Amino acid sequence: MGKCEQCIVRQLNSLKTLTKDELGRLSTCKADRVIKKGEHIFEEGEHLNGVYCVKSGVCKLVKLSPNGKDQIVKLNTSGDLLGQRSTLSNEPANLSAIAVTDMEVCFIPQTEILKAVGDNPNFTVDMFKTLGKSIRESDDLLVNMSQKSMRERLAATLIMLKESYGKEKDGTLSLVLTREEFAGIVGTATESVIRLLSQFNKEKLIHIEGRHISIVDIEKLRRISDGV
Amino acid sequence: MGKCEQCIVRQLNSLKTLTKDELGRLSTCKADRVIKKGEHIFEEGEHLNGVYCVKSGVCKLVKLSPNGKDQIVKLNTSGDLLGQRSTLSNEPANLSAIAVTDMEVCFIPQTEILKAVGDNPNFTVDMFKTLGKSIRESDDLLVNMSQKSMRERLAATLIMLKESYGKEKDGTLSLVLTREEFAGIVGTATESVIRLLSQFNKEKLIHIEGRHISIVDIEKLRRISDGV
DNA sequence: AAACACACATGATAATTGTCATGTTTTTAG
DNA sequence: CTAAAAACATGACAATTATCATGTGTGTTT
Repeated sequence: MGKCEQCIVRQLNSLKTLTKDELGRLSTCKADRVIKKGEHIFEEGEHLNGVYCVKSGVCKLVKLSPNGKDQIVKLNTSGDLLGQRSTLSNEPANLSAIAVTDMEVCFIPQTEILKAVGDNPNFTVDMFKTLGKSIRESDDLLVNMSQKSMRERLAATLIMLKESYGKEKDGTLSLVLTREEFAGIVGTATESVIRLLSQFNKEKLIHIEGRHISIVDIEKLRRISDGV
Repeated sequence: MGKCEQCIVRQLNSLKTLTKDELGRLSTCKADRVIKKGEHIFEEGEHLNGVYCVKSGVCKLVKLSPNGKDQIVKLNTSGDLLGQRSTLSNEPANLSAIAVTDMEVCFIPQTEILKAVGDNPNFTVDMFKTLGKSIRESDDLLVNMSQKSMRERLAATLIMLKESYGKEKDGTLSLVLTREEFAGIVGTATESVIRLLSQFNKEKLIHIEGRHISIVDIEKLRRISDGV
């Protein structure tokens, strides 16, 4: 059970604005949790009563669909705070959070967050910025989803994976997703993703080795994603 | 130039949490503005330096596309605050706001908003709630856009228009949109909207008289929008 | 190591949606 | 009131995407 004061991850989110005293109190009341790939962190409709600070690993925020076509709204990783919206506006979660890789997270109770909002104007301002960023990203994503073709969206997704999560020594994308997860991100059927990926492979834009994909021609992918 | 203290619209948004003193100061520094149908209130990329409180009329928040296929992200009406996100996080607007009907709006400078955030915790909390609601709505919309068919989305849009803006004495929807605007909301080509609307008309779900549409069978529309 | 589940792959076909062309009607501006 | 512009409408066709069926690989569990 590490101390928040020494946690590097904190520098990546609004918690960086907290004072030493505030961090000290946080250290005593936070709860560490290890989550295995595939496990649910929380589910749609649940009252969270706090936020999860992601120390390591990646999770997906998903709207589960009765027909199995789950839509992935967002991927979260080290430094991200999960459940900010619900905690600040005191509403149930509207999305489920599921681990895509093994994860370590810290749970911070709602009371602490609300206290920080009351006491520390810097924290409040930073929260506004984070929420604002979230809205802007959602709007942009909405426009992309409704104006771009599958091919364009899949190209954009591959680029995003490279830029957000990087690649391994062998050149393959570090974040490994199933075809079904790709389908959940771009909002299509798994078969369509499979076809489009192997088409990209044939066009020498990417190289596929099972679930491990490396990007060969990122410039061309960028042009595709921009609809040129 | 009315006074904020007596403005009913204020009760509909975060300004309802302001004290008498704060409202008094607002009255002296706000700027009234009349906007004609089709006029731009602000544009993507612009620095707003404040929020617009909508007194009357309706506007659309749009992402303009070079090919003319503009995506309508949101409709705003009486009581809504435009530019909240940009003002609070001090970023340029990511969407353009265009009047769909004639409007009256009040411009409130950013300094006043930030002062209220610093002085009045109730205002801050309400702002968090509003931003949170905005994120939730964006996420829901995203899922709808990527999982529903055009037919389902158009049905949902018609229901939304009825529920949010009501109908005239003759039964037609109060908010009159062009087919192009419908297309911008559901994210499709204008021709597709025209075809789907006249199909709904044939199926006796709606009644079309030029731009004036009345809903005949809302239950059936609801079932369509739910994908049943 | 065998068996089982799951992910990946591909073909055939249907359904949906987009595009282009063209004509009519309605609105708006002078 | 009339001319021009914008919005509406429809047909024909192409492109995209979904669905269903079926088979192969891959990894996981016992």
